[in-house]
Amino acid sequence: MSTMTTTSPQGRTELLRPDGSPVRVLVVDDELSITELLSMALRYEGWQIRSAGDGTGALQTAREFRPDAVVLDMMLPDMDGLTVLGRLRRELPDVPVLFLTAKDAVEDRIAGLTAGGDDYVTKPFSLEEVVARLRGLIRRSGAADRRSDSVLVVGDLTLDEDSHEVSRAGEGIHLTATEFELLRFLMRNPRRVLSKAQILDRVWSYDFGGQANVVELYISYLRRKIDAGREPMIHTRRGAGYLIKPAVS
Amino acid sequence: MSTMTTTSPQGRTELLRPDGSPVRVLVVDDELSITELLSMALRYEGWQIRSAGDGTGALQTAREFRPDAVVLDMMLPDMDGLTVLGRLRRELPDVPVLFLTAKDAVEDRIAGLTAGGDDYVTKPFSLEEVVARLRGLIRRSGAADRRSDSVLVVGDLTLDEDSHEVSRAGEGIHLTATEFELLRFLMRNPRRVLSKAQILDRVWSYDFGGQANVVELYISYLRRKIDAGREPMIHTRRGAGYLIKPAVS
DNA sequence: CGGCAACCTGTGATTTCCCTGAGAAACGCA
DNA sequence: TGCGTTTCTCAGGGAAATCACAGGTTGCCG
Repeated sequence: MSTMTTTSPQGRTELLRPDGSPVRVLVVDDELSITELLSMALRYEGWQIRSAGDGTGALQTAREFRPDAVVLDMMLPDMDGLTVLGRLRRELPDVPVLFLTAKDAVEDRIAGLTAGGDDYVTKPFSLEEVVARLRGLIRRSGAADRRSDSVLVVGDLTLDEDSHEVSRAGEGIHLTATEFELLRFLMRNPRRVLSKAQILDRVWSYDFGGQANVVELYISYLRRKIDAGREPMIHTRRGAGYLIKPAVS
Repeated sequence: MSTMTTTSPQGRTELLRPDGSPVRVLVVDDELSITELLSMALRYEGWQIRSAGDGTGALQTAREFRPDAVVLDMMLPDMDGLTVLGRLRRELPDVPVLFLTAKDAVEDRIAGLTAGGDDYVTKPFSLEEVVARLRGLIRRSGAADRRSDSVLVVGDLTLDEDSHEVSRAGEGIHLTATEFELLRFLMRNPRRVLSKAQILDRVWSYDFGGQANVVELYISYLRRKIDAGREPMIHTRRGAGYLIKPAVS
């Protein structure tokens, strides 16, 4: 299954299948709150979503829904994640799978699985992370030359989603994991005011219960690394949120 | 559900469904004064409104009314806002929801809500804010390429609701939150006299108890930023109110 | 032309929101 | 285990926004 991308007026790119229909994703998890959260977020990406609560349901849905990617929790009530994966593969040999695992799961079992081009995230995850990895999987499973989209550009600032490299005006910048995800979210929505609540919901894990001012703190970190001594690209809209835009404008 | 826009003779744009019928919005709040206030304001937008006072009523009404958007108070007598949301989602998976929350409500109760494209406003709100956010939700839930109407234009003055950017004759202008909302209200009603009472009811929170001359004050601020040294666009109709119109005409 | 009502705007008090330093806790890696 | 890095809390400082107040200005009417 190959994919293409289109760009909306705002510069936000969306994944589409070759025939122009939306990408299809199957979400499998036994916790209803998780499937709902993921379904909501992925639908907002413009994708078509189905969900299942156990292995049997997953296989059944997969057969008739024919998804382009699957999000699969390793812990299911009726069968082991590996069993589901095996049977899924018999039905849909080429569909990439994004595994959801508990943080303390045996890492090497997962590591073996991802060798086939699949990927995984640990619970609790951030939606940015899930969406980014899914986009990566879908892109790579399709036309190979689509890799170039993995680079986001705003003004003289670039961010590579594959290599995690960030540079401004050609100069490389080192970011921590959280800084990177925050910047990616901003750059995927350039010239658009994003509220602190939106940023928190998207960049931080769904179980984060801390102070909302972490967002301010990380914006401050980003500014120090990206805007330091240069024309600022990250702007505060007091009472509304933050936005990023090219320096010149 | 996709939507389209038309422009009325007054230059006022309205949201419509593809078949030309008005947008439908369900308002859910246990305080009658709030549902009445909102119903009145939203009907004035040309939308079709139903309201409910509790979760049970909301679900019942939603089933037969099939709204395009829902305004939902988090505090309901019979069930928790999140419970209502869950059941609502099972009935109408794609309907966007605008939550009403108390200002001092624990932040984590709204965590995750904006991730799916939903949004929220805190009580006490201004009607401009509710209407603007609802329009945004409805626009985005429909055809994705409808984003471009987020820009209001009157003469050489433009206001972008997404980026919160305002410019006159190409020159960027910085506005505070209140100035922005006031200008948006004026620009959404060009060439139309708006009384101070109307402006106060619309742009300021419904519990505002201050002096009515804040409107004069903020009009004065706006003039300083928008009309300064140029042909004025904001005009006073003594004894009646204010209006905005293109400079030339 | 005088007087009044409506409107404009300078000043400053108060509040709200945002930024950032310091340090504690958690994490990751050798 | 130990050490450097990263994440996050807390709190103080500071800037911006909001608004009340009051004196000045404008336009209207008799």
